Amino acid sequence: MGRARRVVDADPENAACGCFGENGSISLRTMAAERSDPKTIRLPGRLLKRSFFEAPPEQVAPRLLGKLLVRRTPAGVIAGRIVEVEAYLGPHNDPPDPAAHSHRGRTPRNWVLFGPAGHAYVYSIYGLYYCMNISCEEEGQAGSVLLRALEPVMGADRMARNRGLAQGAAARALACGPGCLCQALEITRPEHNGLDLLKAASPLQVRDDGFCVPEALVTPRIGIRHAAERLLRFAVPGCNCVSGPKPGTKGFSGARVSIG
DNA sequence: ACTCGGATTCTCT
DNA sequence: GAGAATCCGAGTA
Repeated sequence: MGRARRVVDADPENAACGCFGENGSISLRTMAAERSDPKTIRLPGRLLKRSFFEAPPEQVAPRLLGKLLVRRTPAGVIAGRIVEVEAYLGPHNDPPDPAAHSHRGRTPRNWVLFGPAGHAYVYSIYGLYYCMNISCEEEGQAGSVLLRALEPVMGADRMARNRGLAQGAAARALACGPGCLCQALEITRPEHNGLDLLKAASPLQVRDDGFCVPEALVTPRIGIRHAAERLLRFAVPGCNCVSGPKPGTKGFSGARVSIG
């Protein structure tokens, strides 16, 4: 992969608006804090407010692009910038969303989706991987956003190790896809399902460092059977850490929209 | 109790 | 592009 990656300052005051280099990379510079004591470490940016997530998932999803998913562990911090998401609509919507885990109502598996906004819904898939959603809307309404891909920001070496890849593996191989993302950040259902992502003490947080993504690529969702035609997948245009078909290639359908 | 299939990923052709 | 790996929740009986 190219080495001329664009560097963006982590400080919200100095954060630039989202522009992507030729290789589609938006990596932050690796911070010295990455290797410090996790108890005294300063995490990048600030926690998002609950109100950010108290909205319909099709609105939250595009706004989530460019935000940071931060994983604190005793061994250090792993973080990535969210570059691809999908919205899943709660059963109160008309028309309903048959692809959503919540579409048949509350169950022992999906109860987090019906709880307050800003919490992690982690489920296992194919007996092999985990996928992570963030709950949206007010308590009782089950909209959510699936995190599909991150661009590595901190702890890329650790992410590579978690993924069984060599040190220095391509950035796009680390967290490109919902299963890969959880593997890279050591996110599991037993440990993280139901966690509040908006608490400073949480091992899993969503933060905003001021990085702004002005436009999103809107496409059909990937890998689902029902309601596959609905345009509820959102990605950062030009970012090569995004999964799925690329614009201009066979199999791509979608459009650019500005994020409000 | 039993069956079915999945918001995936990797490997091989 | 196809097929395998592999578990558990959900639906049906």
